[in-house]
Amino acid sequence: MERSPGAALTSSPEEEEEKTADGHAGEEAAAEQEQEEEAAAPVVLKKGPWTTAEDAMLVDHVRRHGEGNWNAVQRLTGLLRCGKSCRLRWTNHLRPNLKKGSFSPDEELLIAQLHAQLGNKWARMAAHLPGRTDNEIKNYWNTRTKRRQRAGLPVYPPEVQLQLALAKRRRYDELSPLSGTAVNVQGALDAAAAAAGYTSSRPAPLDLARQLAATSQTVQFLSPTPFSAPSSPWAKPFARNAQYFQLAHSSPVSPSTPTGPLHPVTPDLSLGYGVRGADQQSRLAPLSPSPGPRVELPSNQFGQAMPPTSAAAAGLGGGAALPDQHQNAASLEKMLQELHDAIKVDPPALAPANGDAARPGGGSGAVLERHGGRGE
DNA sequence: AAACAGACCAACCGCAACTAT
DNA sequence: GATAGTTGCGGTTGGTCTGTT
Repeated sequence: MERSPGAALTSSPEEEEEKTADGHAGEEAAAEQEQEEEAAAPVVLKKGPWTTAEDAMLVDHVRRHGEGNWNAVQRLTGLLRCGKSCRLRWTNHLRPNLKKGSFSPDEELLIAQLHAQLGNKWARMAAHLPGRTDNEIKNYWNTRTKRRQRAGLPVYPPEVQLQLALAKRRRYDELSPLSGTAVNVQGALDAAAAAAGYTSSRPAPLDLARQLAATSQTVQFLSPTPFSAPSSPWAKPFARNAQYFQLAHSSPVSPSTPTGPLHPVTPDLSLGYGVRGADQQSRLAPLSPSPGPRVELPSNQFGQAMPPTSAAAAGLGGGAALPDQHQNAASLEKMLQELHDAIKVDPPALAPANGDAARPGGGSGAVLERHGGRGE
């Protein structure tokens, strides 16, 4: 956190500066008078939406004194707003280089990835999205999640679900040297399929690898420099008012499920990920770390293919086969195999130690997570 | 055109961490 | 070490906008 040293200092030096910084004698007098009045009667601070005049006062204050010491704003400018309100207004609306408008597909993908990795750590997520605020990201995620959950759709895109599963598997491998010794392959696959929401009547997810590769484009997952990721056609159907998953699923990965912060995904996970068209995306079941009830999905789920024209129109690239699709098919098939293994093992030792697991419905993992979480 | 529902957004609140005294 | 003040974070709420019936 970028806490400025000495932020908690008293404001007296600044008040002195304020008195000599400009020629706003009237304002100073007013401020002083308000100070005196404050001693006599508590100032009633204003709430609600900010006016342009208030914004101007705050901007002017920051220009002269810099960010921080927000509680001094009311003292120095006479602005009838508490420090918290000033800080919020500045960080969310007034500070320079803020990016306004809806999220780009790249940003939406990144948010999903970051959320999968960090959980509801909006401020940390915002650090990866220049010009975006934690509040903005939070609002976006909450509304989007609410919408998808209401529709019974998985919260995370397939790419992110895959990454979660692989990361879990990787983590497990680190902890258990025996984990690599798969015994019953068929049983493992069945378990994986079940965990992923597949049933025996549905195609094995391994088949998906080939389908994935057919329209694959590489997305580097959680790259150290997030914006280096190529433009993601994936996120397109993720955008507002788009139908991204066509079919409902019973066990969406909730952002506030007891899974808590998901297992860290290491930056070296630079596997090429197939970015699929909506038809293919709909075939991937969510990989909930704590799988919900198993539900038979409609059989047409695997038969519906988005027409190439539709895919192309949606920016999905589904209409054109890429030259490296065979290579991608191989790597993706391997990846899917890993996925199966990952799902099949879910060691209790991997349960978050911060108590999130004991909070069904989640919502406020913040308290426990925050312990030791500061100063990053 | 009116009513309604859902989406979106800004702002508030409570809590916890951090720093200075 | 205790305390007070400040800051930041995450959850929640309420108002407004927009699309649908």
